[in-house]
Amino acid sequence: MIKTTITESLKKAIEEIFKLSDTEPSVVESPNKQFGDYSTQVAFQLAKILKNDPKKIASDIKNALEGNNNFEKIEVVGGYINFFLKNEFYHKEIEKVYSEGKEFAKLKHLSEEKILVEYVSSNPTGPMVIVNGRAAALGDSFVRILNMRGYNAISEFYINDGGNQVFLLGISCNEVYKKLNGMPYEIPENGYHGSYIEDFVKLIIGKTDLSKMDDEARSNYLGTEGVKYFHTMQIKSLKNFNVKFDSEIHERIIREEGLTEYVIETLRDKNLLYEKDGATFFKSSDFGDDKDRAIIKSNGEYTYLLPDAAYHEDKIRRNFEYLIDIFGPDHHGYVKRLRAIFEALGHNPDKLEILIHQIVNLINEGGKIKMSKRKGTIITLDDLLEDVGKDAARFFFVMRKKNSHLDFDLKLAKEKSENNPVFYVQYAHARIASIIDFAGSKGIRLNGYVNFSLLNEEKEIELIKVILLFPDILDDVIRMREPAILPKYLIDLASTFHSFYNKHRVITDDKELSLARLALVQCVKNTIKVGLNLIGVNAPDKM
RNA sequence: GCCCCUGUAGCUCAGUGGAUAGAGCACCGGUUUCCUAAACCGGGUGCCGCAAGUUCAAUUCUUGCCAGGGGCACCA
Repeated sequence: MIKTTITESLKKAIEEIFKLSDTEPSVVESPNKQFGDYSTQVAFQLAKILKNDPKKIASDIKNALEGNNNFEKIEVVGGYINFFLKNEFYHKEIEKVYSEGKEFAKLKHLSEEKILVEYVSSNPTGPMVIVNGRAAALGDSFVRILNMRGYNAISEFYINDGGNQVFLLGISCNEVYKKLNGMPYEIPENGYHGSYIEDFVKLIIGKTDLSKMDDEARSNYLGTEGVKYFHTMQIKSLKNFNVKFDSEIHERIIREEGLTEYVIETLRDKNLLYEKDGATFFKSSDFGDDKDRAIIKSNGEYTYLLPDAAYHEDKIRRNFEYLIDIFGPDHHGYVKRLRAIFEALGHNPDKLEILIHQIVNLINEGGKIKMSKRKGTIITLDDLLEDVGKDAARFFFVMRKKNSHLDFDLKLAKEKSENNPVFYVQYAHARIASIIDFAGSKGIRLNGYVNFSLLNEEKEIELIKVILLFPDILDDVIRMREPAILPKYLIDLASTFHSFYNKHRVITDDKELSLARLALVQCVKNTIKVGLNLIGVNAPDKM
């Protein structure tokens, strides 16, 4: 919010002096205190356009801004312009933050554009695994932050319950059924081998008599029931992970509504399909894909792409104007063909954004834990939650940028120590709660006028600055599509608070000062709480 | 072979065109008659993987190479 204020002043000054209306001066926090609070190197950019010395340009801008009473002083060093803000400016700003409470970073109706964010969408053929947790944490946090900043975003889970996977699940379950009944059995190579299959079949056997069904009927039954069972299990895991979806869509329904046929007909009308070796291919290479892709196999079944195209068609028909898909790294090769078919259906490909996050390695005692879903050696999201807890898991999953390979250190996540950033941030919150309690016991309560102009200590001004950054941080998350920026900020905020706390007492004999400091830490507390909640982490009052 | 991601301090990572490249951990030392010591304060570290190019300015952008990880289906 401060940067915007300075940027606006700069733009006005530049327009007045140089008659340039389309410059976007970038304002940054000064790397060093000697360079003030904020700086801009706009003079370097203008030097080129104006063919003039950056130092001259910088001092012209400085002169034009001298009348602005937010600034204590403005310095020109080299071509840089450094802004030193008055404490009164910070006092005014923190007063606004304080009066708005937990809503201070909330924007209403910035954009009416309807955004749909799809993530996880794992096959309902087994439990949630670790990498799903990363997608879930990223997606859920991102949607919360979008809505916090005035965007109109909805989260959605797509259930692949219409295709070959269900069939394979049924066959696999049926073979396991035979195994449990002492009959000869053979689970197909590409089927499901995890021990969770056996758990499910045992459960069904306890409820339903499967013995009178033939293999086909039993497979179908187990496939259908299995999908329901595993989907319910997945949603429950996600709920324990503090992830909830605004909407769930079934592939089965998309197919029943005839949208797959619509896709085929539309592409055929546009002459974008052809037959080869008995299969039907979509000319995705016309839209930038490396090669054409099959959408109907030679046995008549659809490949994954076709119903998924239908699903994206459905999103548009439900009047979503901007689509974001969050995929795991194993789907990156799929991006081009999905965008291709989306465009072929007549939609603007710029309205479909696909974010890819990278893998998760579980690290324990310094070593990687290897997993394979096919072989059934998996660690589930439930296992992880039971081991390290929801808060640590949520924090760790968004702590790294989505493009980095996340090494999830199980030992660290469980540590209740300074090494563990989740505890560090939560501790700041609990500490403030405790201060507020203590103040109450001394009869000091926030319920009226607060004189913020008493806050002039270096640590106090620092803390105000960091609080004021919060809305900018949320906007950075959105602009960069990078939730990781938020946990990093919260660590900074907690650190700045702890530093302040150790230097200054909040509650002293000076009642007016105590109230001002109490209001300040109340703002910190609100910011931490709101920030943690945006990444699905609790902010306890006691630890 | 092709595609994607990554390479920054001993370790884990910030830093997506600007000033002297930053945190945390680890290591050493200090701080509690006082609101939570799960905290704070001080101490030093870098061929920013390598090499060219673009730029007034490159850790940041481009290209090539090297190293690690992941993916290349009529699976999803």
